[in-house]
Amino acid sequence: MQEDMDTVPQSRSGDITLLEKMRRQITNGRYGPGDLIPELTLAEEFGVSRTPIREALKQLQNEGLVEIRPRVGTFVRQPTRREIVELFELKESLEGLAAGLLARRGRVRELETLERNLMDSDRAAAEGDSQAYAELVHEFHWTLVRGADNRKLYETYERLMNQLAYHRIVVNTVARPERLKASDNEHHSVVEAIKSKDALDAEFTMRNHVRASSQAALRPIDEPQPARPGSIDDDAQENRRVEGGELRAC
Amino acid sequence: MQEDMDTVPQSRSGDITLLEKMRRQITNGRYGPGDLIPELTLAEEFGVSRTPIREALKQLQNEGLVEIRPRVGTFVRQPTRREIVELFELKESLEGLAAGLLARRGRVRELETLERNLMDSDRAAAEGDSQAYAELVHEFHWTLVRGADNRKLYETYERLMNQLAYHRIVVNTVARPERLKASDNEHHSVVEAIKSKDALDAEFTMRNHVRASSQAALRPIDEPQPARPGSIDDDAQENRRVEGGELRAC
DNA sequence: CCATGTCTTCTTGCATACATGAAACCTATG
DNA sequence: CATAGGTTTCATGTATGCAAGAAGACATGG
Repeated sequence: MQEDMDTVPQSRSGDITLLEKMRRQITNGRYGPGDLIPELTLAEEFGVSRTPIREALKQLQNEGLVEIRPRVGTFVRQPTRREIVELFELKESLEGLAAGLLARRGRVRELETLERNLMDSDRAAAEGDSQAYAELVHEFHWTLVRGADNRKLYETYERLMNQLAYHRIVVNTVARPERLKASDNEHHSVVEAIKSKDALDAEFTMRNHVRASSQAALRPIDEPQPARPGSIDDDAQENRRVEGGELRAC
Repeated sequence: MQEDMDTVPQSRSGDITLLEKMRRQITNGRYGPGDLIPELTLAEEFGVSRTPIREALKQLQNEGLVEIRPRVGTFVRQPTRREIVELFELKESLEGLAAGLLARRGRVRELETLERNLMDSDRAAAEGDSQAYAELVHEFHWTLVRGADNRKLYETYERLMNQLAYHRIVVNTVARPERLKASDNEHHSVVEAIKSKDALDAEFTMRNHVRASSQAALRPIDEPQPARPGSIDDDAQENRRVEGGELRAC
């Protein structure tokens, strides 16, 4: 869904499948944050040698998903709270840039995709189908970034989202109804601004949306909601689990 | 100069030297764009095996400096003109973000570094020492990005600059005097906006500066200047050399 | 019971050997 | 002379072996 722009970004070697599988293993699979991932285990699991595993792990390292402690091992890395804030700041800037660029492009295919997405999102919002809505949010943002027609931006965004482990966030996302509604409205505003071809307006509307969404995602960490009193009081510490399941984004 | 923020970004293995050396070999060294880089050659040159060389090459690939054609070889990659434009768009956005963040931080160490830089730049500009000025431009931008106090932004910026092969640009940069002067003035405006703690103003002042600088850098490609009529007429084609020596940035 | 020093084990880091595939080259033929 | 086919060469992709280092366990002495 995010591998094909028009042609393949780079003619990477055939391990693209392996790398993707390993990514899944780490983000969704049974490897949780802090866990050690022995190369040999993965190697015999995927039926290959340690060499390609090592290469993939190195790539995952500089994507920020794992941490390789030399001579010790490779561990699943959980972004610190600070890193998440930093990534959201970047996300806001990049998606703002994307919205502006898309607005400048005029009526392109991606814009129509966004409009269709809006209709589907309205329906999902009306029905309160937060699962479907989460999927549509995903598609909305990726479509927008793709529509910017800037491959370097796209790659940077991809890397960013991988680091955020956005999958983990989105999958566990069952947004609160009021935020869902607000999100839907904001999406409408964004598309409206893009359609009006006002690049600056589009950029800032998007940035406001991303900021709101990020803050909504971070809030459960900042101040545990009364409805869910449980067990979140020890942030402040770095390298502490940020309880990804609590993150929402839309 | 750009490896140390406070602590080392990631405890990478000891090949950081090797990787850096290879980067130099490619950006400065005897490997020009399009050249094949046999792993074995590098291996025996650095006195190591092919394995660490391969790892470094893979990293250089996803930094965009080389292209690995599977089963064929690793080639020095020259960014296409389009990619350079894309990278400059990103650069503008990222440095704008950095300026805004720095403005919000108030009076920090980096701000004083910028002010000192301004004084030195004024002197270099007055003396017409474009070489020294180029160095100071370099420091100016890196200091600003570092001053944003956002490590993810810093890493993204670093990756971006590596892809741009900014070294190649800056080293060969002997900016035209009028652009040098304009650049110096813009730097002043930027620092002024940052000091006034107006984040939005700082962001846009910076963005305007980066845009101006980028356009100045791209102009020699767009329209060969009458003073240097030579040999630049075949852009439009992708994968064509962009004649990095012609790029200026300030 | 606690602390300290040693040892074992596990994991990575690097080197090397071999297989595979692609590109270039050489030759033979129309 | 040009072209098609086959062969050779070269560079990568992968597997495996070996060594070095770190973390934890265990035993021993205070």
